[in-house]
Amino acid sequence: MKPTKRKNMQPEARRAQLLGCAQMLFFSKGFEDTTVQDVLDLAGVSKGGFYHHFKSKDELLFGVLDGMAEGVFSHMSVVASDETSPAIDLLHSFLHLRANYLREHEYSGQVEFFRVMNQEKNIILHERFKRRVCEDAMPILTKIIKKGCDEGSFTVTDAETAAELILFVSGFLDFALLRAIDARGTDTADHAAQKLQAAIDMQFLTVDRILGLPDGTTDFGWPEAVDVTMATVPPILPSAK
Amino acid sequence: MKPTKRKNMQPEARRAQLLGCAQMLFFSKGFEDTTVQDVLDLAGVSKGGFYHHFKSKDELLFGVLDGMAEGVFSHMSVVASDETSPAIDLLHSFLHLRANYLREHEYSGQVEFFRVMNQEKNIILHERFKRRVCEDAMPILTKIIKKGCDEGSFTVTDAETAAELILFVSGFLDFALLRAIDARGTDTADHAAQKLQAAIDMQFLTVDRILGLPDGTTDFGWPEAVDVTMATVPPILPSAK
DNA sequence: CCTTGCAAACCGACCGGCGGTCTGCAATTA
DNA sequence: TAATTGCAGACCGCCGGTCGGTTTGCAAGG
Repeated sequence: MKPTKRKNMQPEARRAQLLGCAQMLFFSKGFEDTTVQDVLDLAGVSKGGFYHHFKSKDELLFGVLDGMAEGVFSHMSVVASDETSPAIDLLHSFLHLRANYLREHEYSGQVEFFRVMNQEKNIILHERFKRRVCEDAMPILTKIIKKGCDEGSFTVTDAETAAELILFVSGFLDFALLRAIDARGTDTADHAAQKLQAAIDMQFLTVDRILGLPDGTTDFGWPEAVDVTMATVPPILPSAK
Repeated sequence: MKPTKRKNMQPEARRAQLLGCAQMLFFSKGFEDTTVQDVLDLAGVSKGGFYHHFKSKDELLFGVLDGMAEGVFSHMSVVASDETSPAIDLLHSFLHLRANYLREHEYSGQVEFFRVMNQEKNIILHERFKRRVCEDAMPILTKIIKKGCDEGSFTVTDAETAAELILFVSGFLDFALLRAIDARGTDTADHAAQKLQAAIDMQFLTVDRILGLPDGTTDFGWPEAVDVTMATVPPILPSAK
């Protein structure tokens, strides 16, 4: 048995390749259920090669997270750099980022993303991702809120805490969204859609009230989001193990 | 080498013993870092003995969670069974459960509990515990909110969603509490205490507003909680690994 | 243009330890 | 005594991670 043919690559290229493979596997099988060997096989690299570039499986996860966070952050930074618009507009832009992101990319892929992220086995992946995004978003949202307070349109005692709470509350939607996605095609679909709409309404109402804005000021920015979500054909994949 | 002296016990007693040992270890070392062998050593039982009572390590975790949830739930059920008091009083009782629980039990132990629960390595334990408590609390809080709507004191479109959101928002306090605890004794303690107070205020303000109550209706039910928290001598344990 | 030298990329056998299984025995009960 | 049940501990497969050695690409010297 002669040794496997070998292909040296630039470190960055290898790293990127491994991160790509890892991301695919993490999203499909989950972090814990993905073996380092799985990544190795998919990338066609040996264990030694892998550990030359990453010092642990955890570092691989953080690498993947960094990549995703960067994507999210690039969208946010556009909002952050706008100094002229009134705070209320910036807030709208900020809150609509997610909806815009979902619409821009093909939505069905994002649905899969949510489903996988919210599985029991992916708690770690999900939690770390949320934390990462929250950390990145905090300063930007804080800045917006402070601006709003200065302009007199927001009424908030502690901008930082308010920002934190709003970001925290954003997680509420994920939860409802997941259940709605899981209910698609079943006989509870209608009920789930109503619950999703209620969650969306209540979340944004809460944001309004946290900031001392009139009810109905903020919204998801994508009125037909629920219909679109529920309409998407459910890709029934019986959990490949 | 003669076999280890052996002590048969009643199944329930063994189970309880193993659960007790597991709980101790999970809270000190975290779920993932606790080996089944660790539990065996502490309980003085063999692997075969263990797997005679539990079919997996996960079942052990759920067992521990059940025990804790039962403790929490027993407090809640008292509130739930009260049919006569007005909803606003029930809401107060419900929201004060946590504060009461902290005060009744020696507080320093609870501090440790929070610290451990919120460590990176305990994400799974924490998340599952929150989910469990939330599931148990949902119907009770929903019932209270519906009662409040019937009485005309609450203004809420969807009681279930409101209950879910309130329970969700309750998690915000954990986060702030943890940081305050970690800051005790350091030079950022004052700032952390202020932030904790701000988080508490904002959380309950948010609850008021979700339910359509006048600002300041709900509170933590333990005004000096922040002072007590910050005053407790920090038990500096340099993270036994 | 061909050595030669060397650092970096890579291989894969190997390790300790994990969760979990299994066979058999000892304690208990009938 | 026979049957049941609580339990011991050797064992298994697998996983994350290590390590000594090999290959590759490239630049300097002839």
